[in-house]
Amino acid sequence: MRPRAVALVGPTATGKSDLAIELACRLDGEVVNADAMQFYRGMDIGTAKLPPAQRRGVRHHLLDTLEVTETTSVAGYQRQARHIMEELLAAGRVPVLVGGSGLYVRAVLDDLDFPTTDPDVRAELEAELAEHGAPELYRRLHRLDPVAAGRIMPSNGRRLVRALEVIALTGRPFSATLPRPGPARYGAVLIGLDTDPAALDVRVDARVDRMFAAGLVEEVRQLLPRGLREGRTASRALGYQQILAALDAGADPACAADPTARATRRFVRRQRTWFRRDGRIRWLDAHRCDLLDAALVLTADG
RNA sequence: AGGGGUGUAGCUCAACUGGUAGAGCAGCGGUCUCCAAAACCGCAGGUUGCAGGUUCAAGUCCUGUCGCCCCUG
Repeated sequence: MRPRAVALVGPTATGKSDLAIELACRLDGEVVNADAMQFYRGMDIGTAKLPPAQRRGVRHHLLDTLEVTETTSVAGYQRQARHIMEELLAAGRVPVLVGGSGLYVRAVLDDLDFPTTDPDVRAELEAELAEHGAPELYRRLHRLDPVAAGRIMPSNGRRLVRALEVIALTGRPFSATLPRPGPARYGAVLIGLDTDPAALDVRVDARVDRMFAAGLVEEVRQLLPRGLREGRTASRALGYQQILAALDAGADPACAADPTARATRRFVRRQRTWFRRDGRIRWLDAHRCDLLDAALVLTADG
């Protein structure tokens, strides 16, 4: 019995992309990317994007959709991803949603509704944040929307700006809170891939080394004229961020491998805390040798 | 060998003329409705190289000792 849809989540470097291909092959499916950094064209090595030659003919969606100068948008992604999911389902194909960006996965599978945004309003609030600091914005939010203020850390400028933006634009309170996970859209079965933390750290280190050996520094250099440094999101991607910092400091960019590995290990921790509390996810150890079969079993009784 | 400097948390460094040690980063845990590989929060961590001495009180002063750095030969 085939599932309607599958979502493959979990920390980075657990082998999600490979398993996704195998699942797609077996289920007559196609892959839908849910990894915020793999949207960027030209960011291939550092985001561990599977080269087309290794996709075994499986169609991939929502890779390479942005230039490095563009900023990602969850709302925009949600619209596109859902559209693709629905088209695949209508065509009798099984969408395999894969990615480690938790918010993006939930944007597709949960009932999240993102209030509108406006670059000018946001720019104004950001300028205010830079000038007066977060406490000032927090006081205002507390006055306009005590409920939202109670849920946002007074020091988190980023979220304060967003809350005030929504209030300014909609005139309504921003009491938005992440909904408790309910039944996933599209009847999606959620599978999580993870493994022993120490073992995954080793995999992360090895993968970072491979990326540098494969020319990550050169990739960054090629992206510079395309505006990588100006990219708000892209310039912060793991590896790219550290190499840019090394170049700015006049240091040997190869030395960025160490900080990159460290930052990636920390990222893995944060991904775990994000996915861990989603009770819908059925976890599999990334190292088990019957991984594909185990995953197929899970999709079957979903 | 002589002269100078230095030794404080895993790392880089703070601590006014003596008043029983702080921060950043790393580590561990957590939060999350449009930058999310982001942003933010909490916790833990040091018999101040070692041994003596002066003092009510020593990271801080004195002596010795060990390690490291620089200069001279």
